[in-house]
Amino acid sequence: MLTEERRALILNRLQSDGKIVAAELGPDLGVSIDTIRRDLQELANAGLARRVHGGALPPTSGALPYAARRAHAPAAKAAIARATAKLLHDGQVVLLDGGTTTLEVARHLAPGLRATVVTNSPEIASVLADHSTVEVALLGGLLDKASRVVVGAAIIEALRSIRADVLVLGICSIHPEVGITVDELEESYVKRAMIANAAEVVAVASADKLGSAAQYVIAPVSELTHLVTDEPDADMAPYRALGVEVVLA
Amino acid sequence: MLTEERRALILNRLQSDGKIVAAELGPDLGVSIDTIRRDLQELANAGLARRVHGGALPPTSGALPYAARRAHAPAAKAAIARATAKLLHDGQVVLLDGGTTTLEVARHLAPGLRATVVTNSPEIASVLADHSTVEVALLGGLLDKASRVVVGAAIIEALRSIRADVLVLGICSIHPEVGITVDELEESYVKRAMIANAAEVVAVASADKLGSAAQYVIAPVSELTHLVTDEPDADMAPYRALGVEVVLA
DNA sequence: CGGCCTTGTGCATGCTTGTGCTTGAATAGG
DNA sequence: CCTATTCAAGCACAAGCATGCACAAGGCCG
Repeated sequence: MLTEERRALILNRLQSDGKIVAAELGPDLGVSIDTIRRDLQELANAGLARRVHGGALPPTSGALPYAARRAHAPAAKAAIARATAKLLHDGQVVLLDGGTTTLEVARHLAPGLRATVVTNSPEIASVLADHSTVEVALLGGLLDKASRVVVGAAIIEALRSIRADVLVLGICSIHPEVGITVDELEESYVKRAMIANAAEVVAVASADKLGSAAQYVIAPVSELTHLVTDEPDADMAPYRALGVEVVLA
Repeated sequence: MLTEERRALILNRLQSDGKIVAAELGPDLGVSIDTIRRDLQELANAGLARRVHGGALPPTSGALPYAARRAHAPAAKAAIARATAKLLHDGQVVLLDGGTTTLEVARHLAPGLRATVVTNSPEIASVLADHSTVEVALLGGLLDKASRVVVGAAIIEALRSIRADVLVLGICSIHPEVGITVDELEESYVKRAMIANAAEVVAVASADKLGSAAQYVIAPVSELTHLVTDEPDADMAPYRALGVEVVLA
């Protein structure tokens, strides 16, 4: 069996089982456990798996319950949110995507900002109801309970009539070659429609999202105008090479 | 089973049961109680659970703002909400108006209720995202910051395409002769459109709303099919005379 | 063809992590 | 105040890990 072939099999198995246990996969594929470990290491580097003690799990934290994602790396998210808020100006129409990091962006908007915020997240709308100067518009449709954003045909239709100056896009997984990906189909439609209707696209991604990939591709990285992240030492050159302005929080 | 996997299971269980008892979870997952304890410790460190003697509880739900209004007569609102929830059944399309009392209704929906809830309140949508069996649809439009509901032309248009089995209507002021009134124009349009598109109309009103009137008239009391309230000794005869079924919480 | 390099693999080596057990302290409830 | 749980800390063992090394297979170039 060829190496690449074996790795493809591991990925298949990861997707069907939802997990990989290194010890039981070795004998199964006829190689030593060390080789499996090296494979998992490679797949983790490519963002296709998340390495844990004893094996590997799917790369996205999207499968986790909502509360878990919200509590994940709160300091990093706040820093990213502050940096992102500085990119928004008076008079703009801001399309604010749902997600735990973008929720922080909503919390950190400049107090006197006079902008119109359009969002698909009920929680962001709740937060911005306390902001005295921004206009808030909520996009309607079906609520996806896992990601807590509005999806479905209605919102795609509603997005058609909106031309936003800037989109703040929450990122599940981003990879220089694969592009921006999510692990749910409906969400991918919504994010794609948002990108299509915004002049600038600012992606917010905590460091653990960088270099990972999920099932559904939304767009290539080159569609972004800005990428706000908190990784101090990651190699951001591949993103810059694609024309993205990288902002370190 | 991988460690991370086990912790995810514990989180799921915490969310579904509302609590974790360490002693009964150990044998269930096939590990010792010490391991469960360590897991709970980790989850508590991550802010995903609150450690208590004997197990764990969900982390303190973030106290949302405008607690002032919500703190107003909470016991009465909860009682009204429970009584209202009993009027809703599987298979119905429920139009759930925004408001502090209707928010309590959302909180008190029967856990296994299989209904579709359509709402104009982002906060109600947030609450129902945690309900496992109801479908949630959010009506889009401009957000009114004072009342925290969606208003405007867009929602009136969206309501046109909805035929609800039952509307749960939040009441600001209700008077047997003047009818149902609110003090904001935009809100009145929305409530009127909701009433027009629902087969049954259940109004929820704490006792202090009874017999008062505000600036903008929405509809006569006779449009209601039910009125849920908590006043034990008020004279409800005028409402009954208008064909409204009065439910005392 | 032969030498050399690269690549992939398996194995041996300490080292780290996760787990169960024991012990003594802390806590809840009568 | 007393008793039964529950907890925290420490210990020991097993599983998992990174690292370095050796060997085999294949490719490249002179």
